[in-house]
Amino acid sequence: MSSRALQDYLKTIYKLAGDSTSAVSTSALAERLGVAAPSVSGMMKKLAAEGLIEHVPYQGVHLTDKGRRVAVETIRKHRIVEQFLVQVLGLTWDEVDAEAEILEHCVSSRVVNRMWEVLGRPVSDPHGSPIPPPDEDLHDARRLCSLCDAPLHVSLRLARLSERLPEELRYLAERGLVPGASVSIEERVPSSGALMVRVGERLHVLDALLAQALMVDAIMTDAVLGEEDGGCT
Amino acid sequence: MSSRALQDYLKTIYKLAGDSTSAVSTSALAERLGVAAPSVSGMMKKLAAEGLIEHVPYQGVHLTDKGRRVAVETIRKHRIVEQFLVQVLGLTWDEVDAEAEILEHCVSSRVVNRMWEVLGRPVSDPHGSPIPPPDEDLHDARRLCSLCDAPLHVSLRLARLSERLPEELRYLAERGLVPGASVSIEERVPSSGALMVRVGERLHVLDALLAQALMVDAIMTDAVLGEEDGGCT
DNA sequence: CTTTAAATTTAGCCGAGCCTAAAATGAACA
DNA sequence: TGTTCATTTTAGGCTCGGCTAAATTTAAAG
Repeated sequence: MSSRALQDYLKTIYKLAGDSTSAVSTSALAERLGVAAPSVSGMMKKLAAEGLIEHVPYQGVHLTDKGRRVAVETIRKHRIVEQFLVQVLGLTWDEVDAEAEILEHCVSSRVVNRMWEVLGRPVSDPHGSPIPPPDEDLHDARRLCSLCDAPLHVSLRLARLSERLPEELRYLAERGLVPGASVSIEERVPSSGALMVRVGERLHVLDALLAQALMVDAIMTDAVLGEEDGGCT
Repeated sequence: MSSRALQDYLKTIYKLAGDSTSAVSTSALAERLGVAAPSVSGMMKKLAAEGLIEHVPYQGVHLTDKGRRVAVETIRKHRIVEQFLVQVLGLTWDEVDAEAEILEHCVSSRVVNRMWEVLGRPVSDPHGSPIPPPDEDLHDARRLCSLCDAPLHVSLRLARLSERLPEELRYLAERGLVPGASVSIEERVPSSGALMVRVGERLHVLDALLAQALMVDAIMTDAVLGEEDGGCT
């Protein structure tokens, strides 16, 4: 019924679509999943036949409600497993994603919900991504904006980190750049978008690509945002 | 490399061989794994090619040291996961086997060893089966004997339970028949081998098949064992 | 020693999920 | 408008791990 591959496809469609209504392209899926484009075409036919997506040939796919439920449940499992591996088993922040990528497909709803209870019903995972209660959707209630779009010289609260390689996460964690941390941008290189940021007493450099992964609360940036021109390439 | 199917085959060969040196037959494997005999034949060829078993056509298979290591590691993961699900996540004793059957193939060594540490390095799982330290073998140091071979009117300590269906485990647990419990046999029906056993104040009936799954410490039964004629069919 | 029954293996097939190469489609541009 | 080029789909093939049906081997019984 709901195989590993199927869950991975739905999860990836969900993530690529974001909250937008735009269709997800075959090639984008192929790249994210690390498979060839024809493999995606084939799977699309299957997912459409099972009523999990709507597929307009040559135009891309949308999740149906049924498909979205599977995607959300899979992502929820991933996040709870990550939080559990960190909090209960003491694995490090940067190594749990690979484990969770596998376990999300094996852990039953019963087990994952027990994990969530044992953790005290956390609302976010180690990267700051939201964990909803069972059967609710995943949308982040917070208004977030990427660090590379944030204004200079303002104290910002780091809310969550988009998916990154373990090395990058370790780099960030070693410099105190974890969810909840306070940072401010000291300088922005106009062409590349590289940033110098302050975390406590220390200053660190982030290139634009890494900065894009750091999401901060948008609330206190609103006032200044009109004056900035975006910054990211 | 080490797929789900491969691990299941090796694990099952290990269990069917027991500590004996006897070969495991294709049909026995097919039955335990719930697949057709030709599927087993095919997989045997593959396992032999990978040096995990020795296969003498028409005569059955033996594990090699390499195959035994995979089997033992898989079984160890199963038992640690079971204990973890019971102790940490509060699942019930009878429902964890099915979960562990899946998770044993997904959980990394790193994760399972962290579970074992968090549990305080337990030496046995919820059914009383031994859990060795990492990379050691599984052999039960205790001398055990089945309840259906044990003498009458002697206090016996229940050491472990062989694998059973959840309903049977629930039946036993409800009557206090869990690892560590003290029992004595009040009566044995000669033909069928059915038993009446005392657990604390209560008396319960066990048929021979169920009694065979209950393993007790053999120490105190030795003296009397010569006088009995075995009992089990 | 032969016949028969049971166990095992071979042969050939299927679905899942991937691949490459080739054809079809759509979009952008001359 | 027509051409080109990137994207997508179709066609055909591969491995894994199952299956059934038929052949083979072993073992047991006459």
